[in-house]
Amino acid sequence: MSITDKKQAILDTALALFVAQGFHTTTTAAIARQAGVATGTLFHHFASKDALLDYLFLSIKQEFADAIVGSANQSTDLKTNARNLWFCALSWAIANPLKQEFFQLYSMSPTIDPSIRFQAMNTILGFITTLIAAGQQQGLIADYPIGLMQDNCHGQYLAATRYFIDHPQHWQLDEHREASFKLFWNGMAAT
Amino acid sequence: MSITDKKQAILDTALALFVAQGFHTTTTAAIARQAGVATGTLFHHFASKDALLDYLFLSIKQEFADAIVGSANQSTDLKTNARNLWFCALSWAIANPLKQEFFQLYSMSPTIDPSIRFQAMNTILGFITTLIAAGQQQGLIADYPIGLMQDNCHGQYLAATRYFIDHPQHWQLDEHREASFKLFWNGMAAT
Amino acid sequence: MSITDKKQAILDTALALFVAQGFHTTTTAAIARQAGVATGTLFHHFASKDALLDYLFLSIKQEFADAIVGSANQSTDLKTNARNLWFCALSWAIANPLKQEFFQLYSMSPTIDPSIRFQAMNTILGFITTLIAAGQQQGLIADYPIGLMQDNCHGQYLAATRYFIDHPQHWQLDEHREASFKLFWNGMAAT
Amino acid sequence: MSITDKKQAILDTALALFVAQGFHTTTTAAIARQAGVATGTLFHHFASKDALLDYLFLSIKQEFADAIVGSANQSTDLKTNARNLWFCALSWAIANPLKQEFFQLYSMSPTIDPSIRFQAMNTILGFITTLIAAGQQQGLIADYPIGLMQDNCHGQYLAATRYFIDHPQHWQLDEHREASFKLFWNGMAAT
DNA sequence: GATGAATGAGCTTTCATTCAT
DNA sequence: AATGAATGAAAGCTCATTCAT
Repeated sequence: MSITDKKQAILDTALALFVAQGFHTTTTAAIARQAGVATGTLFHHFASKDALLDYLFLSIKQEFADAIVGSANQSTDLKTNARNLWFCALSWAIANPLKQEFFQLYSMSPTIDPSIRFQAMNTILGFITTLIAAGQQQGLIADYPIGLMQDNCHGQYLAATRYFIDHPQHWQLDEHREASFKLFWNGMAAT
Repeated sequence: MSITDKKQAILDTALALFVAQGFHTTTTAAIARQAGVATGTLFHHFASKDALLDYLFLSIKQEFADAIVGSANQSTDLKTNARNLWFCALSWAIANPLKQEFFQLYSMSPTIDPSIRFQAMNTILGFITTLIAAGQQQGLIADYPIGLMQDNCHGQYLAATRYFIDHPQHWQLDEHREASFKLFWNGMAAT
Repeated sequence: MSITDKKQAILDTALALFVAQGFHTTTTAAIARQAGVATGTLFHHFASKDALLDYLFLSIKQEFADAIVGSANQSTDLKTNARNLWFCALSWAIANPLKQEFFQLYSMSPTIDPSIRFQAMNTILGFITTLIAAGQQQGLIADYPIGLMQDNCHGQYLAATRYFIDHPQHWQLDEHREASFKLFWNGMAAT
Repeated sequence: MSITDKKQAILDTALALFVAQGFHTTTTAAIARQAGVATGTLFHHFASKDALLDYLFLSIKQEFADAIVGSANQSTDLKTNARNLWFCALSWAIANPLKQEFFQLYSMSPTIDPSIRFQAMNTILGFITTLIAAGQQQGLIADYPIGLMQDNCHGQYLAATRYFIDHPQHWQLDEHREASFKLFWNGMAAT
C-alpha cells in the first residue's frame, strides 16, 4: 500500500476535526495528538497545514468522482441514467457523511485556493453537463441556460445530501428517496 | 441617526474582508486600518471580533427579512405569490451581492454560533414553509416531506443567486429570470 | 526624542546578546525578557528578528560614520589628517567596544544581507579612499592598487581595535597607540 | 584510504554550505541531500552537527599548517624567510578559497568552542611570533608590542587573501603580489 | 555502513485585546 | 469617542537527532 498508517491517521483525524470545528479552529497540535503522532510527523508528510487541507480536498474529490463515474452510462434511457447518477451520488454522500460535509464546507470557502476549487468543481460537474446537453437534444430536458442548470443541480444535490445526512432514517424510505429525485428531475424536465 | 460614521466604516470593511478572505484570515488590525480608524476603536464599538461577526450576521439577516416580508401575500393566487417571493428574494441578493455572499459563507459555517444560525434560518424559512404548506393543501404543490422541500428551496435559492451574481448581465434577460423560477417551481409542483 | 524607551531597550539588549552569543543562538524571547518587554513588543517595533539585526547594523554604521566624519579634513598636512582619522576611529571603537565587536562579527557574516553589508562598507571606506588617493598624488603614499590598500586599511583597523579592546589598559600608553599608527602608516607610506 | 566517499562528500558539502549560508542556516538535512546521502548517514560519521563543524575546522587548520610549515626556515636571510612565508600562506589561501573563507568566518565566531579556536590560532601564529622576535633581535623589525604585531599580521593576512580571492586575476600580476608583501613588511620594518 | 520516517522541544511570529492618554 | 503602543498566550513550523530496518 502506498500511504503509511501514520499519514492515513493524520488524514482521517484532520477530516474529522476540520468538519467538526473548522479549519482555523483546528490546531496542527490537536490533529497530531488525536492521530497519535508527533507534531513533526504531520509536517513530515505535508508541507504545511494548508497543504494538508488541499490534499484532503483533492483526494476526496477524486474518491467521489471514482464512485460516480460510469453510473450515468448504463442505460439507453436518459432519465434512467439521470436517476442512476442521482442515487449513486447521494449514496456516496450518505455512506461518507464526513466527506460530504467536508465538501459542503470547503468547496465554497476562501480557505482553499480558488484554482483548486474550480478545478474540482468542473471535473465533477462534467458528468452532469454532458447529461443535460444530451437531454436537451432529445427534448427531455428544458432549454434553460446551461450555467444556471449546472448551479441548480449542484444546489439541489447539496440540499438533498444535507437533508438525508441530517435525517439518516429517511434515506431508508422509498418515497423520500423518490421525492428527492422528482424534485431534481421535474425542475429540469421539458414541459 | 444612531450609527456613527466610524462604526459604519468598520461594519462595511469587515463585511468586505470577511467575504473576500474569510473570518479568521481577516485581522482586526486590517479591518481598522482599511476602515481608517485605530485598532482600539473597533473594540470600542464591538465587544470582540466574534461580536462584530454576529452583529453583521444578524443585521444582514434582518435587512433581508425586511426586504422580502410581504412579498408572498400580495395575491390570492399561490403561484403568483411564490413568483413574487422568488424574484423579491433574488432581487435583494443581486442588489446586495456582498451581503448575499456573506450569508452564503457564514450561514453554514461553524464560525457563527449554531443558535444564532438556526434562529436566522428558521425566521427566513418561515416564509417558505407557510407557502409550501398552503400549496400542498390546495393540491398545487407535491406532497413531498416538508423538511426535504425546505432544504431544496434553500439550495435552489443559493444556486440561483450564485448564478446571477457570477453573471450579472443575465439578470437583465427575461428568459433567464423566468428559467430560474421554472426550475424552482416545477420541481415542487404537483404532477 | 524619536525612539521610545522600549524600542531602545530592545536595541541595547539585542546588541549585547548578539555579540555575546551570536545571532541564531539568541532567541527573541531572551531579548524581550532581558529588555523587560513582552515578546510582542519586539515585533511591534521590528518586522522580524532579521529586520532588528539590519536596523542595528545600519544604525551603528551611521553612528560610526558620524563620529569620524570631519576628522580627516582638519589639517593641511595629509599625514596629520591620517593620524586624526586613525585615532578618531580607534577612539570610537575603544569607547564603544560592544558596537565594534558587533561590526567585527557581522560585517562579514552571511547572516546580514550582502547588499546591506556592501553599502555599509563602501560608505565608511569612502573616507579612506579619498585620503589614499590624495596621498598618492602628493607622493606621500605608495602607488599600490587602491582596492588592496582599502582592504589592508580595513584589516589593520580591525586588528588594532581587536588588540586594544582585548587589552584596554594598553590604550592608555602613548607608545602602544603610536605603534598602532606607525604599523598603519608605514605600510602604506611611499619609500 | 581511511575516509569513505560518503564521509568525504558530507565534508565537502558542509564546507560549501557553511561558507555560503552560515552554520545555523545550513540544516543537516540540506547537507545530506546535497551530498547524496541519507540524513542518518551524517550522524553515522559525526556525533553531531557541532562535531562536524569542529572536525572541519581542525582538519582545515591542519592542512594549512602543513602547507606553510618549513617555508620560513629556508634562508638565512630573515626578510627572505618572511617573504616565503607570506607568499606560501597566500598561495594556499588562493588555491583553497573555500577553506580560507571558512577560516575567515569561523575563526572568530562564537559558534566554535573558544578552546578549539584559541588553540588553532596559537598554533598558526606561532610561526609568525618566532619570526618577529628574531627580526626584532636583529634590528630589522620595529620594537612594537608583540601582541599588537601578531594581531596586525593576522589582520593583514586576512585583508590580502580577501583581496586576491575577490580579484583572482590580480594574483597573476607581480606588482600586485609584491605590493601585498610591501604593505605587510614595511609596516613592521624598523625605521 | 546506510537509510529515512518519526520525534518533540523549541523557535519565530501572530493577533485579539487592553488601557493610559 | 478615539487612539495605538503594549501585551502574552498560542499558533505553525523547524530541525538535530534517533532507531528499526
